[in-house]
Amino acid sequence: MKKITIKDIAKKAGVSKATVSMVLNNYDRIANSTREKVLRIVKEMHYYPHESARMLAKKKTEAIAFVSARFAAPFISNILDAIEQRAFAVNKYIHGIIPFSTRNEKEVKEELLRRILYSKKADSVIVLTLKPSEEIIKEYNLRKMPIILIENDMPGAHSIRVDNYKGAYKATEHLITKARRNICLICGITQPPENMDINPTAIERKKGFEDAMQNLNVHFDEKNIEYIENYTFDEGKIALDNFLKKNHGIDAIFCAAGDLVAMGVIKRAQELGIKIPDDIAIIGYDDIMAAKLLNPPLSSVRQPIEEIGKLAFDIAVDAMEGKLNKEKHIIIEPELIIRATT
Amino acid sequence: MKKITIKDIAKKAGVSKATVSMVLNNYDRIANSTREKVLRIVKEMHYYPHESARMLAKKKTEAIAFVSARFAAPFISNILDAIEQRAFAVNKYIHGIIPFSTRNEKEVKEELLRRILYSKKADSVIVLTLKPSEEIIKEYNLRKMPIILIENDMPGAHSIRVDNYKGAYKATEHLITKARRNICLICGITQPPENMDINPTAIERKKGFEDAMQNLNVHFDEKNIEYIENYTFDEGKIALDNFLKKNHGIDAIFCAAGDLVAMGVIKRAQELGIKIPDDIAIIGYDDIMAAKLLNPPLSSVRQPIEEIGKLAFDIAVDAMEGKLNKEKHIIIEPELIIRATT
DNA sequence: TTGTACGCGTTATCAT
DNA sequence: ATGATAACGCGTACAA
Repeated sequence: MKKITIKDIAKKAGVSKATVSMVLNNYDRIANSTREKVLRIVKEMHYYPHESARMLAKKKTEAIAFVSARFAAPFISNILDAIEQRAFAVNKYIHGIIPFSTRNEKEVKEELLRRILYSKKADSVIVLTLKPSEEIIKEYNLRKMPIILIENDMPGAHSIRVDNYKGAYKATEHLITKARRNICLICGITQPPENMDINPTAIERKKGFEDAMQNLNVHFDEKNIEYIENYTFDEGKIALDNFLKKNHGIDAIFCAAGDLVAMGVIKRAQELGIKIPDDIAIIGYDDIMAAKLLNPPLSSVRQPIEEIGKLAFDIAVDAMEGKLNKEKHIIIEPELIIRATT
Repeated sequence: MKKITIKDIAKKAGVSKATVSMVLNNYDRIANSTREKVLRIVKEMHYYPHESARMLAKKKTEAIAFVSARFAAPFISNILDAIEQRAFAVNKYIHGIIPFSTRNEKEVKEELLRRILYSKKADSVIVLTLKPSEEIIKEYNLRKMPIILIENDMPGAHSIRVDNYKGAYKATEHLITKARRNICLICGITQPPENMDINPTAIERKKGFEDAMQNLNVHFDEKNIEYIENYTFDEGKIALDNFLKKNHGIDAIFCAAGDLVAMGVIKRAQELGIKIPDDIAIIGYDDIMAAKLLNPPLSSVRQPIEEIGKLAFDIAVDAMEGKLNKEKHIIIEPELIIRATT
């Protein structure tokens, strides 16, 4: 079956292509009678403009690219969901948010960001957690393509971050006020190998932990820290075992590597008959949905996901509309959610 | 900064646009010397073909649309992830899987499916859980646009389903072999109001439950069933309360409405001092990640997500390449995962 | 309100 | 064998 084009509509309506186009783009210079006739025929014939042709002609895609490591991670898909929710709320860019994933490959990330830019796959891009190279940022700037970073902060890009330092500081402080004095930290690798992206998040949280400990005069050293790589449940179990091996009398763990890892710690603790929070207090990070459903419910540092998504979307839109005269760099405070594990 | 087009490359390389295009599309009619020269310049100048122009000229998008209710639901994003994983594995349609969400609105769904079809946003579409109208299927067939349904089965579309009937049957049977005789079912609404999509999944699971009960001569009636609407944790808590109100001596619950709801049941049971599985056995559905992390770990019916994703992708690709001479209708067996709650 | 050039690749046809 | 020329795909937007 032949595709129906604007030409078919024009012919059937007895007007020109231009008129049809103008009707469809809500120009006000069209007489109401013709407008109605055109719209009727458009409906009747199931005419939808060819999107590629439209983008080519308009030099716009009406799309926002969303780049992250993968689709399935809860934090990521929740951010994406929040962004889209905002889109529906303000009725802009509906179905115009295009998620891309890099599968954690640096090469894929760079290549993808270039393709989005040069192949014109979108009019702006929101990048979650991943950090683009400075070179890429330069290229985006040259082409005046807005780029919004979540969880990173670079000159040349807008940014939205939750204050990881403060989140970690608060969590640690909380443990100390609970009279814990032998506190351990689990966090992501702060010095990753060459081929991996660095993770500023882990570095900031570690700093927050260390500063809180120091400022409040609680002793700690390197054996109070375990680094994990993949943020998995099983790493949590192993981390606890490691702590117990090298460190006697620990009474609290701040799992800055996220709630899932914290869940592994809890699981292992229960297997070993360690009481939570009596023997060891635990606080996680992210406040994932499962956190409050656990037994006991997990204390955690909450990331304000809705707000992040809303801000990212709004900044993207404003930037595309040229309403932003200078770079936005927003920092949001995380919130401490205290439950039964501390 | 001006966009670099194929013309710029052609000029710089001293060849025609056509030649550049042919190089980029791996035609073999190009001498190696010119090919290399062109490729070098393409790299040097960061040239990437304008995607819209390309799609317009090729009459192809090289994209697969993925349509579901929302991005954030674990089951959904895991399926999406599995599809993309397959794409990377076979190195086809990389970054070419475009997720769209309908936010559970029937209107949005229909409109979206039409837009994908008529605006040529993709070359095939995979629809998860949602059921298109027959009218839409007809329109897809007319335009020879492949459509693959997951969790639904309609003539005119390819389909992949896990056997909900059998999954429910197995789960119920399992409870009966565990000597339970007062078994309750929690499932999605089987007779939804007009504006909502019907959910065949719920209907099939209910049937599986009922048949297992009947075939194995276990008494039950309507008060053994609770219907929930939104598949939330809290509905699980409420469902248990309702059962306890109207039904004395229940000793098992099959929560066909998913693990999250089952988690609510467990939570409420623990609040009430009910022992699991001693007093009441519980089995969920989906085997979400959290299921095995619970205390006690939850028995569940596992959906083979990886396999579903792989199949959906492969069918989409084969269909687009014209390798499918007839409709595929695949049914996969779910697997019973027995843990500590039964 | 219309005619038409334009956006940017692709591909069929033609030339060497 | 290689490569060039030109028509084409489908809307948009400006001059008339």
